[in-house]
Amino acid sequence: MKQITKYVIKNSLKRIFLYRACLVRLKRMGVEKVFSFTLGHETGVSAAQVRKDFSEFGIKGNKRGGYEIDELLTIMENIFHKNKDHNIVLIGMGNMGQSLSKYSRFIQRNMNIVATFDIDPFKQKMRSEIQVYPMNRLKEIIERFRVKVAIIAVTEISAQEVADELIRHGIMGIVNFAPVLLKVPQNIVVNNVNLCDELESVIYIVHNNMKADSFKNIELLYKDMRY
Amino acid sequence: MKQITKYVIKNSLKRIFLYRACLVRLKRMGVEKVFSFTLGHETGVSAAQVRKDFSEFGIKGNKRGGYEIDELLTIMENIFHKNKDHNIVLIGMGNMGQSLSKYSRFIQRNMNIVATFDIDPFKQKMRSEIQVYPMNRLKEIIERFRVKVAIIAVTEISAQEVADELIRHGIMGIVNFAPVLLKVPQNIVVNNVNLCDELESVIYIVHNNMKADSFKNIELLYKDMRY
DNA sequence: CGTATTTTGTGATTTGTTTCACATCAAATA
DNA sequence: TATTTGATGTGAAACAAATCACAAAATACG
Repeated sequence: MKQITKYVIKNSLKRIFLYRACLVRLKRMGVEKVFSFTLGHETGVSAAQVRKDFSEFGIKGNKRGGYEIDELLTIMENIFHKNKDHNIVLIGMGNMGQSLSKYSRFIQRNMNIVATFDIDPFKQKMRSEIQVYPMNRLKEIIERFRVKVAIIAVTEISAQEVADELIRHGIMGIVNFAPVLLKVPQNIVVNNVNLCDELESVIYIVHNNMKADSFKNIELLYKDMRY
Repeated sequence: MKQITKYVIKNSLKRIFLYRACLVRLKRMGVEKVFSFTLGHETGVSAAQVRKDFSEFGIKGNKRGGYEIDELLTIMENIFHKNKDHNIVLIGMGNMGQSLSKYSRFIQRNMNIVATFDIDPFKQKMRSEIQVYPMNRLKEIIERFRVKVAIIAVTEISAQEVADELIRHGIMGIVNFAPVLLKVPQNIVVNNVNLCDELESVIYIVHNNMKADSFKNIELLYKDMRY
């Protein structure tokens, strides 16, 4: 059954990413051990939360000794299957697609965009580090590189169609930059990234803070008047 | 006090964005009224959740009659201050920055990138729809356009420094694409967008689902053996 | 070697979020 | 106009996530 599946990415998983980034930084600085307190402090998380998260992912430390950074990173690599490479395809070589295809951090983290696709033959001729293929070669490439995850960066209108085709050819996970909720079978993972919403929510909070601030002032004033 | 502030963007707010996008679509299709059930169904949310969210944002419908789409959209515009334009600055005209500067959806939603900045004089000469300024003109531009929100798309190394400067000149909210946790005063809103993490979390879930699936098969097998 | 100290790991508790269930109201109908 | 119908709005209940608090373990130190 096709439907809007909600693979909510758990906060604990997001925090694990935070921890990892922080650990990498600490390691570069020459630090070898951390306590839950330190790691929490650096990532804006309570020490207990760090330990609970670790416990959820089956990570054990040393009583009194804290956690060995190298050891932690190795465990995390295993959790995230960083020992193997991950082949990705990217559909849509418009503005955002092109930028994503050049995004070097993906490679640094063993995620390789092995091929990009576009319906526009002009974009296919474009000189780009990664080959741009026409859509009819999707199946072939996905199979050849055993691709399981795709990035959709096409327009709102064609996103659903592209998703359907990807899934037909064996894609199991999608990062979707198009502002539509994709209808997919239950077992397919979809992560929607909506840049407008990200920006807009900041604007919203900033505005409301400013309003809240003015209320705060009124309250303060009131207190001053009473005492 | 500077610290890692956690302005967690509430799920209810994210859902309001979902509802709005859906309402816009329904409106385009000629629909005039929705029930919480319909809207929920289209966005993958329960009807009760829709009503609770609306209640949180002070949105009232008509008993029995559901919600007038036009009315809803007007209320949401007010909530998100869509009556006014919002001026944004963008720092860092590398790969991601350039792409964001051309991202047309921002404009469609009344969010205008009024100026972009880069340290690199070469990028400043680059032909681009939006003027690229050197960093020393930040203060001037922020003040002239009364900018309150900024996008950071610089490297990991300079992100904190840039954030400090932005805040010094009156920026109250930041969407941060650099993979660092910015340390900012309490009242500053930061929304981190980490594209690697978005992709990586999908890979993680896909992998674990596949593992879970194989377990499921074992379970099924077991059942078959028993009955 | 025993005691003090410090940090983990995890039940118990609190806090927050989602769902349930139903009173309430507005429209439709007779 | 009275009655039925059907959707909202919201306390109460169930569920989920985060914090607290402390036993257990490992190290340091006398």
